[in-house]
Amino acid sequence: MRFSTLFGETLRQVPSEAETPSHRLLLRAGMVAPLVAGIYSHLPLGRAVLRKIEQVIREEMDREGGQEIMMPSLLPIEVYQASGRDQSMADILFRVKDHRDRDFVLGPTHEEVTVELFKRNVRSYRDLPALIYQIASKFRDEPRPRGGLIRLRQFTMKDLYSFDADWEGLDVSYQKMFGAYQRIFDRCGVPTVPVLADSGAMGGKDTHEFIYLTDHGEDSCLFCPNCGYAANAEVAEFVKEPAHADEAPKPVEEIDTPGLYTIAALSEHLGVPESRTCKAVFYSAAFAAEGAGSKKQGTTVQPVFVAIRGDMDVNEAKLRNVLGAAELRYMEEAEAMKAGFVAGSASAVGLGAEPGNNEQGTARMRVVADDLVTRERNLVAGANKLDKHLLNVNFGRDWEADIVADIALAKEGYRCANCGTPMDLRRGIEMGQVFKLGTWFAEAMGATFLDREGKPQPVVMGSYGIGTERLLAAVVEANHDEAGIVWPRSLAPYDVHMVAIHPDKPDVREVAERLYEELSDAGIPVLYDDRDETPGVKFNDADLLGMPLRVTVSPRNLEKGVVELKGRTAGESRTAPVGDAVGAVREALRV
RNA sequence: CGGGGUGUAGCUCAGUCAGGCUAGAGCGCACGGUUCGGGACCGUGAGGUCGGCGGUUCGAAUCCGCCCACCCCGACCA
Repeated sequence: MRFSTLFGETLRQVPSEAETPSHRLLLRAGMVAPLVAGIYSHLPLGRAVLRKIEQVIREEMDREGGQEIMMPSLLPIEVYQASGRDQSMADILFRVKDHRDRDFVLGPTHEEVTVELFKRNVRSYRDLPALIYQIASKFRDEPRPRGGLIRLRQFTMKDLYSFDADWEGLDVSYQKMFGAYQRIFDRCGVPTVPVLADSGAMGGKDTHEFIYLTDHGEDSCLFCPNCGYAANAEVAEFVKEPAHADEAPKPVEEIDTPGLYTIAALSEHLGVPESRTCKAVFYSAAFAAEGAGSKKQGTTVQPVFVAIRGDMDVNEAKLRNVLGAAELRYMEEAEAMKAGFVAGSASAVGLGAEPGNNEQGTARMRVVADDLVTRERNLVAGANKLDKHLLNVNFGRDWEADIVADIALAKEGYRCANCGTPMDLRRGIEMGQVFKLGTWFAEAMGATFLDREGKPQPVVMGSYGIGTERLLAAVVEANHDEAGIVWPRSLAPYDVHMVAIHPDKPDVREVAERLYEELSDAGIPVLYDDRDETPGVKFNDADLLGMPLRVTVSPRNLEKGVVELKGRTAGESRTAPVGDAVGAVREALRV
């Protein structure tokens, strides 16, 4: 490719919208172009890298028995009603109508469509396992697109779906994908670490996310430096150490606490550690009215009172799971007051037995307690009266809960549940997720096969996704320096970036043109900078674009009968005789 | 959806607080010339609904109101 004809231009100044390194570099290099928030065009260089990424993914999927298909993006809403996800994914779905006013959605993910394919094409256990995948556009009306290509509203995803006859088969499929994912990220030069993740309200079994660790990641994960335990903060477990569990219960005492509405203020005023207090947090939980598969779904909304030790925070993912709620929303103070709570002095004391009602009177409030706060004795808790708190509150004697479970958020330094070692908290970007769905979709959508006994059984599914643009962004995040991108050899759009200094001089032009032709004939992809630009501009663009090998043809070199070769990250360049240039390039690329 | 920020030339920004002539700079772009091994220089030129609508005023990029877009932090995800 001649640089002079390459579509797209490199930028000296970065558009102000870009903050993360990958976003800045991809824009500066002219690889992608924004259209609106979270929606980008791929220009030739960006497209070239994405094709290579897709090819790596394809090879690893095929190697594990995946078969590539292509499903539509435009899907009738009925398909999503069948699984109930027209409701549970309502916020994210892009909806469109055809000219007859029929509803469609732009596919956000394709479990439903694959189940339809399964139903049409699979009858017997003899057809299993089946692994099908596509690499295709997904559409999600994300609340907040972010970080350039990190979170998009239209993006490309490799999504593979596994169908197995039983859970043992699913374990095998899952392991295959797990291994394939490790190889894919490895080949793309993006270090990732698998972590335990949240399976959500859909009740799947195991799920792992592959996380690329970076400070501007959007996920928080906990890592045990001793035993290797690794988990998304959403699910991370830890050792809960009671601080006051051994004390004998003392009588409750009401005290005045004017103006003390936070745990920190309360703890300071009373001179007790925050672990001596019981914190109250309010949520509004939405529940699907019927099980999945029901065509007519509504949601019921219920206020939730959460009690947790004062020094800890609520893990909303855990809370949602123990409640079985579809959605969870933190209640603002005013809203909590409206729901009958005394914000700042609330507690579960006296709440447990009483059927509370919210404004709509739709549902009874539920009390959820963290399983540590219930073990502590003689805590300070709200009195449910303004400016009053209670001393020596004890679970069981003074208050009850509907649910006692682990709903606490793991933090830096908390002890590993496996081995007791203090854990590290790191931020990261989720590169992909592997997910044991189980029989959820099969049951919701009636996808069965006949087993050896001729009895219908629900098929056991898994789903496995990788976002390719996000992976591209991570490749750049993980492989760049001050000057620009440093492509891994496997993904570079071109192997060689040939710079002609003074292409107007006949001898330079002649040698450069001939070398361009010879390299191309030798099957080596070359980007040939034939532009009438100053050397500085060309060298800087070469660094920015990041091809593995730079070849310089210049008057200075030609005087000595050589061309110059320099690896993108090499400190020094070396020379090779003009006549031997192709061989030298081959040699340099072989490493 | 909550919090914060920004909208002026293709890009980066000044000008807005204290309203006042044909709205500026650098980069980029076009043409001519001189240069050119690490983002050169001179000259000429093109390029603007000052995010939009409404209001105040003799007069609005500037003041007021509403709306929109984009970015960042949260809730959500590949």
